[in-house]
Amino acid sequence: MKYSASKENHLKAIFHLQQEHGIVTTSALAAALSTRPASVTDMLKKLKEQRLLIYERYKGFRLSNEGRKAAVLVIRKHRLWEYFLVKKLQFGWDEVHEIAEELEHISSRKLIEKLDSFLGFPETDPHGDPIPDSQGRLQTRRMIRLSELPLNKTVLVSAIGSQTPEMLEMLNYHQIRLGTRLEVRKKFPFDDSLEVKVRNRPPVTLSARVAKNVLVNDDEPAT
Amino acid sequence: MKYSASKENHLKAIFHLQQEHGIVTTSALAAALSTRPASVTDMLKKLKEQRLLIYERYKGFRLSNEGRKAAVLVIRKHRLWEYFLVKKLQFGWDEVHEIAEELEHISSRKLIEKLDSFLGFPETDPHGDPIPDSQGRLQTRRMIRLSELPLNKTVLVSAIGSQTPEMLEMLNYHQIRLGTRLEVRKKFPFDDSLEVKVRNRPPVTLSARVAKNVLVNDDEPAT
DNA sequence: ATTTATTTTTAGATTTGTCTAACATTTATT
DNA sequence: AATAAATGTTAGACAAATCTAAAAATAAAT
Repeated sequence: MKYSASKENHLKAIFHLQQEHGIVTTSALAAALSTRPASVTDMLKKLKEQRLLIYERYKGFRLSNEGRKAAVLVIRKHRLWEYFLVKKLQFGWDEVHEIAEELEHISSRKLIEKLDSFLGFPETDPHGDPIPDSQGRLQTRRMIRLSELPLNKTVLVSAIGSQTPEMLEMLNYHQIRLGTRLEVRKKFPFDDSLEVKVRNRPPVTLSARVAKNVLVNDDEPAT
Repeated sequence: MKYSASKENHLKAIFHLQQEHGIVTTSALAAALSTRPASVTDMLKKLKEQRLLIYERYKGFRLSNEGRKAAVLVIRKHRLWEYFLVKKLQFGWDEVHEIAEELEHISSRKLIEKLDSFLGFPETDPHGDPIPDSQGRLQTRRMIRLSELPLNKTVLVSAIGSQTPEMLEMLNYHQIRLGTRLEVRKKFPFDDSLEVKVRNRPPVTLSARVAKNVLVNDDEPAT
């Protein structure tokens, strides 16, 4: 089945929101897509028609099996292209999101399988997010937000939650990237900012907003 | 400037038709795009609005400078992606056209320049067509159709005119590809078919239709 | 040079995806 | 429980890209 770019964007966004909140609301989706609630409702009807969505009006919604499959495929394409852009074309990890937003809608199945093979079947994209395999299996990993990490516990950065270029550029500036080993030295309850220490470098202070979007795991080497 | 996929397709098709006939007609363009003359007229108005086209109603049309620049950029993107698909992803040269038709509409300028560099600045695509450089310069080469080649003159296949998968698959079957050295042994005036000889292989007969679409040049090695 | 045929354009409709403004429903507040 | 606030949906409009059918302009044929 082939879906329009707009439909794919909706499916993908629903999938991501679902991961966090289980059920998705019209306005949350509208916010995620920078569109209007009315437009979302219109699209929901079409997705329901095509049986990609479990949806009853005024009651929130979630993806059907079909819908989840389609969403995961889009995510697979997005992350493979990001990997390609960073590892083969030498883009910075903070520059690739927008381009991958376009590339993810290229439809050829064969293209994706060959790209995957060309890239050596990578397991995560340049932001540390896992790449679904060709069967749509998406491995989940136990990670916590940096903001929730106890003091003085050493961990590795394993994914970045929100991928605005601004935030990625900022992390880049502080030399915090995937696989960086760090620990939290101090928490400031006033504004929930925290001081982070990376080996051999002066400590840096991160806002609560940033700390919530840096995901870390328990000391196993990042692939 | 960024144009819709449909506009880019129109510009590209006009460019190709112009190469052959100088001036382009509504119905020729409609045929080339598998659309209707009425739809073409609609689009022509928009392209004229944007100053991409020199056009007065009922009088045929051709690209403006702006329009030619835009068309050449699309062609550049198309051919670079084709090269990528064949040389990096191991697609057969007869499978890539459709996929490249989608990829050519990805808009990032930086992506194309980096792709070009990654590929080593190739000069021709897998069908032997020249790839415009980043300034939009398109080198033209003196080639003739196989159908017009005198008997017993040895030449190299340097481009394929029409790229229907069917024809490419057929040439593939006869092991005729870019750079293949061959000569015409015999011409049959009855149906204008001709017998072609490749070194170390039994002669094959090609129809006039095919021979018109195989372009050859004068014995210089194809890059 | 008329008439006929072909080509091109216009007029009006359709589809997809979006919007605003008004209305409906649900949730929160007193 | 009644009312207010927030959230969600419908109705109607619009832009882009296409279509069919009818009209207009050009080209071809007698």
